[in-house]
Amino acid sequence: MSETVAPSPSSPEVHYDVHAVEEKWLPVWEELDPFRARDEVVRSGEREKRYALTMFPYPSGDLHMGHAEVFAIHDVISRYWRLRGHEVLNPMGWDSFGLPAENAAIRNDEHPATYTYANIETQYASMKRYGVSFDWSRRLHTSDPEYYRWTQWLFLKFREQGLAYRKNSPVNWCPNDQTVLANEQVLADGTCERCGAEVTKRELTQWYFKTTQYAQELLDCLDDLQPTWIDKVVNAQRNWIGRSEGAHVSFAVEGHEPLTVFTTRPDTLWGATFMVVAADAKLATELVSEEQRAALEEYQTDVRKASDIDRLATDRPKTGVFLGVHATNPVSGEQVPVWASDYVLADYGTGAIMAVPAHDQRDLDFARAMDLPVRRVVDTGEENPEESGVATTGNGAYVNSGPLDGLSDKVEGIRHVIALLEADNQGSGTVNFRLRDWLLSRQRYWGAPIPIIHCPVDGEVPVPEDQLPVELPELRGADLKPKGSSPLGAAREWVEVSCPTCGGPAERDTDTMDTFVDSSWYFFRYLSSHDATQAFDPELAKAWGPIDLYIGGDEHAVLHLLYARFFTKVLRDLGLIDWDEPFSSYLSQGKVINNGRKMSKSLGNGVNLGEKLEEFGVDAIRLTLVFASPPEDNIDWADVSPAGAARFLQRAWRLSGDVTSAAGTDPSGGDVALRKVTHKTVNEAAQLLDSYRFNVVVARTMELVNATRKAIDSGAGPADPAVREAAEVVAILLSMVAPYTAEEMWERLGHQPSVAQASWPTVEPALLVDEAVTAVVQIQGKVRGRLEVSPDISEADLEAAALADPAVIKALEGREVRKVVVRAPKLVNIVV
RNA sequence: GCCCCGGUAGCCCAACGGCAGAGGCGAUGCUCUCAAACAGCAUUCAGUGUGAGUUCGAAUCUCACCCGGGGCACCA
Repeated sequence: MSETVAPSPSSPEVHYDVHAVEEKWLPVWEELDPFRARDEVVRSGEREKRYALTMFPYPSGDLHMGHAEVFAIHDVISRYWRLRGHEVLNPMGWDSFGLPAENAAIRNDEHPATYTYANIETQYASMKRYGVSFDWSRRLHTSDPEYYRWTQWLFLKFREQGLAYRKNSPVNWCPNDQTVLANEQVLADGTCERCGAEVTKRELTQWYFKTTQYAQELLDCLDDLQPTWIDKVVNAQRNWIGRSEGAHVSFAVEGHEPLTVFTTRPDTLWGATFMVVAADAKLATELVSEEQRAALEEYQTDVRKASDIDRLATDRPKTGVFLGVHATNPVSGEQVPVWASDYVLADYGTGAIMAVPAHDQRDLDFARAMDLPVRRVVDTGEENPEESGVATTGNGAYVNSGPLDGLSDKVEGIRHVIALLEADNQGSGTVNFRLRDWLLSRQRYWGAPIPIIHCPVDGEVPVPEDQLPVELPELRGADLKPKGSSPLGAAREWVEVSCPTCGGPAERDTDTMDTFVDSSWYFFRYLSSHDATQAFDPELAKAWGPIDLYIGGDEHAVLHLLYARFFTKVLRDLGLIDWDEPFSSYLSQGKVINNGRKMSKSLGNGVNLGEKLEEFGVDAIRLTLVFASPPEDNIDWADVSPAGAARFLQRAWRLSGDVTSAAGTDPSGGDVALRKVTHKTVNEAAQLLDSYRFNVVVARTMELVNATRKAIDSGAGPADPAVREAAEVVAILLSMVAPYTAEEMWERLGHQPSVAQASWPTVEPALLVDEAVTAVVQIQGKVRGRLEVSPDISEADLEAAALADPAVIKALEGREVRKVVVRAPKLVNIVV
């Protein structure tokens, strides 16, 4: 029971009991079921579709303040669209595969499903009480065999297209979780994004999705998304994809294949005084001379000892070893030594570079450390890098550069050299991406098994589609302990199968898929949650897609959002959908923090959602979170006032009890001043909602409540039809944020439930126009007077009126008017 | 180092290039009360991070810098 809003026994009409109201309306909504999305209504074109989506949660414990915020924001937009007469698809489900359940299972000696599905039920009950307008008939869980059957099916489709493949390479390994990680799951400081352990490297054969095949398109489409996506997410994705233009250049090496490098500065080719290959790349081992082999191996041992964290320090001294071979510069014929170093990365470009110390700081540092020559080929007018130790990267006159001498523009120089190389077949212009292929194998249990059988005769054999899903074997407790290889390997009776092709003995793949695979396509499954014959119905995808608004946390700015975009493009190329991007607009909600800090157990500053709901009620918490700030900003719990929100809701509710006119009363004869406020509020609210400025909508609603209160107490009076009209608009506006209070108001105003089935109020344009507006008269841009004028006054009349205003005349005394700027009907600026 | 976003009252936040303040929180005073809580009424506080520029006019556009947040980073 709330202390702040408890019903006062002496004045029962002043308060309502928030919890009693919650109990009252939940079963009514259950009965009316107003939120079910109707496929047929959209397919027939009867109503325009809207697909509202919020990132589905991982079922760890109960909902917290962050969920409360995102659901509150999400519900405003989906309820708004419904009021506007759209057919709204608003589904919810659970991203229910993943490590926490597995770790809990080991701890408690149980099956991961126990933890998972118990938490799902807890969260489900909380979401219901929270009053979010989800269409529960489409509910899904990614850990259900009916779901992961189609995850596996998609994997096989990807593989058929050559987009899923296996390769052996050094991969990120989390020693704590005992599994490999995608690049995206390793933080910038070299630690695991899940558990914080320092990530190491391992050489393993793993499954990959060929995300790089779509790198250019993933980048290009960002231009179209820019206006409707939040800037920082677009920026993060651009950086992550990391396109750079340059050239491949081949250097001949005696007794070997030519050494090809990627460079963004082919125009500095004449300044290449040595080559460097990545010390940990196969290339280094292949190239090294017999005399230098021992030295290289010693160096490689040293490099392996250095952790990723050491390697990330960009200012540490350069190290390396000479490989005992030389390469031939394709344009000058010059012989340059080939070195190995750990400052060159094995998995970017070709794993080898041409070093131009005069014009690249890293190469210069290396040249100085190893006493290698520095040759300036671009004279930028700055000090010679050989003396200064500072590489120059700007434009300048080319020197010592053969055909480039005489040029002085970088773009032109690069174009010239590429043409030269292409003519001689010694290189070509190319584009390189920072984005790598997506490593999807995981050596853990609680995920979708990779539907491949390894046969000694037939190699990798896909599990036939009619045998999907490949269900997880029953493992629990200690069976799941991380041991460096997949726990599935221990389930021998599950692993050992006969080959679908030859019938001979074979083994299942024992890895499971990264859970990001599950969440890359769930928004398609919502269209056909219960379809046992296909992943989703392409006709429904056509009808409902793409998603009109996606809301989520920006911790997924690169991971999930990029993967989901990749999946969408592949599904398009498979012919299953006909659009290119899954999310027409994207909004990332801020975090809920407390006292300037992230809420955490260790800081002891957590705010418990359940307690706050108990104390203030669902509506007040929703209102608090929507009103606190623009949706993308962080909310500091210390700055908000749920008690203030509760107070406002009570004040709004009281309006509905004060109205004395009958439901259905024609408002046209009502108080014009109040009617204008009402209609302007509706008009502006629509614009604000269309641009997701929910906090301002709440402020406008508060203004309308204040104006209505004033009209009742000291204006038109409670019987005026305008008061009823205003109170009804308040109920409808509030229904998006505070559905319980709004429902209660709607009923007290004499309407049938539910207010969720009401329509957006019609704005009368005549009421948006004022009879008189205040025109401001400025002198030199400073306000010197005000005039009440008609809104359609002519510029000439307004100018005359302004110059005739006594205050203006006084202010202008003794000064010469040089110019008058008139912006009817709002402003006159007199320049003297 | 490169790339994005932001900086408005004590606080959270509004403001088509045109009156800096819509709303809320807080504080203060008053009303109600035996008193308090609740509620109601009223008052309070900035010239928009800094410096230039464009303009009749800049919180708003441009540039530079400062501060804060985020992304990328030995990526050639």
